Amino acid sequence: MKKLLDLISAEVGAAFESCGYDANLGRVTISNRPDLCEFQCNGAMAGAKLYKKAPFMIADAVAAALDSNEMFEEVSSVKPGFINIRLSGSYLASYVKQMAEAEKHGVELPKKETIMIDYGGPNVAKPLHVGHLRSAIIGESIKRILRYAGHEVIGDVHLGDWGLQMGLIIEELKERKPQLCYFDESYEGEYPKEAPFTISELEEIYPAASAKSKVDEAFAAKAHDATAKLQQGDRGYNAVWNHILNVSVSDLKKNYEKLDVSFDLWKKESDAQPYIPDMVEMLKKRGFAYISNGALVVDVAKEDDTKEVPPCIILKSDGASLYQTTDLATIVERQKLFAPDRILYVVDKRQEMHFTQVFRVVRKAEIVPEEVDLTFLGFGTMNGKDGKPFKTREGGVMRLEYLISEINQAVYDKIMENRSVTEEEARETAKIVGLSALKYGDLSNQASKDYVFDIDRFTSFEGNTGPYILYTIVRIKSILKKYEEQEKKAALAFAAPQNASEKDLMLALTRFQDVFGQAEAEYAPHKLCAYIYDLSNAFNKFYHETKIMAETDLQKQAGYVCLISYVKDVLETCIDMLGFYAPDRM
RNA sequence: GUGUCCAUAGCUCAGCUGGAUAGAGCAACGGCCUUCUAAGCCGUGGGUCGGGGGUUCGAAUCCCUUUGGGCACACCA
Repeated sequence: MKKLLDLISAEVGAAFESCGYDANLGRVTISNRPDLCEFQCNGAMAGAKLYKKAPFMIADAVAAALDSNEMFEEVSSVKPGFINIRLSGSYLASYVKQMAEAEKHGVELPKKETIMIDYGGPNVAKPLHVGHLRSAIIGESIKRILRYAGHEVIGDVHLGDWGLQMGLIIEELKERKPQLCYFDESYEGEYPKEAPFTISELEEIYPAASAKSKVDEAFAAKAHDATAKLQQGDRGYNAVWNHILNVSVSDLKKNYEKLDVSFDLWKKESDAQPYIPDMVEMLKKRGFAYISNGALVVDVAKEDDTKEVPPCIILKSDGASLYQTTDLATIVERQKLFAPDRILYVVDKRQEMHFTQVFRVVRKAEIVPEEVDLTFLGFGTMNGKDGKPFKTREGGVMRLEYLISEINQAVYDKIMENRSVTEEEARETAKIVGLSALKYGDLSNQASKDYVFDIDRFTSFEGNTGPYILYTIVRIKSILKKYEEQEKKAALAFAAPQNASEKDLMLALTRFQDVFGQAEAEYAPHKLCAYIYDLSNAFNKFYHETKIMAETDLQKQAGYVCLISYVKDVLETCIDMLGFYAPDRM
């Protein structure tokens, strides 16, 4: 169905036209002076120059032409040339009713596309820490938003399992446990099924190896060799790599589950390996790739670049592939398996240069058809209160598990101090509310900006937070439950609003389609957050002024119930797109 | 150094296809629970929108410049 703003604009535009002006001047926006009006049109001022007339004369004429229009309660022209509009209550009620009856609250669905989301995956063998939070949370939300818009969305975690980090781990393991059969080149038997390490050992090995490689050149060289050997298919190394993968993945799945984040594909860099030789051959054959300083590279600089874009390295001097190689080969694979219309990378913004290079190679070598959209959606860093990258109090990276349990505990304490519920229920509710605090705290910020992650603030639950939104929904649920207990039923009985707060609430509802459209087009979950915060505020104000259960006029009461029930629907639709949900009580 | 992003209330952030008095939350202060969950509602105070130019009837928003930050700049991911 058409957006309310478009419907109003059409009426106002027609009025402009009937007065002899361009209909496009009739574009209406939401008022930025809610004390004066609900909608405004500034077209008279834009038209003043065009028609060499005083703006207020144009505004007066247009307002007069709209005077008897039933859509509006009031249209007035003000000072320099603003046209101020108030919508008729009954028109508003009928519009909201249509929304409620429509599929997906009346959003107009775009053409269906197949869209792949790449979460720029975590590296296996590194603990899942707060740095991985944003990709998961933002990516999950965008996935849900795009699905709501009717697209086929395929999310790929895309684990990092093929680069130097694997060589580092293998080499470190070899130094620690040289007796293992994986390192015995003459070994020909079956390798054990049990991994020779646990997840916690693994998580300790990588940082140690990484640190060592920075001071110990011989060790670093060996790690590079191990990486190349692994990629060339060394049997023992591949067996170790398999163990690392298995141990890591089961741990990752557990963690992502806690976040209510899921992936359709658990692909990894190594899955692109089979596509690498042919791709490299093609790049060479067609003359794009050449040897420079021992490495195989593709030039990707353009004449109109404002800065130097270095050549994209395809193969290192030792023949090993790297991040660029696997990302390119992954695109080859995706094109073959899924032929997506878009590939969206939800990755740390510091990787922008990498993706610029990769995308240029893709375009140059026409790895995907021209129409396929490749978008880099870089997100900012999660900082601590000091404005520096988030660390634990001791200065280390904070494990995701620890962060989640800290938040849940804070929520739990809050529930226990305020309410008399069983411990068990409080624990359950704390998980749900904690998740909303965590996700909303992240998503309510623009993805591209750095943001300050402050546990104390997120768990204080006042103001613009996830728990506030949930609390609003819980309040509505509570009323609806009471209403049902009285065995009453409210049909879609939207009535014209009786007072200002009720009208504001209905007006807030009508913004949904527009907000959703923006969030979808711009990959901007934070717009959804801002919207549900406004909607919740509008509801809470209405709630405070209107005692619904005490209303004796049953028809009126049914109208209220119908309205708040729909507010709940819209709020729940939105939080679902943000990746969390509301409990029944809190 | 080159490029790029950012700078809005004490703090954390919205607002940016130019519009009427720049908005929230937190923090501070003051009201509102015998009535649907006070994790709420209402109110008060708090801003040269980093500085300086320009375009415009009109600039936080567009352009230029300057200062201060973040980040990235070929064999890491």
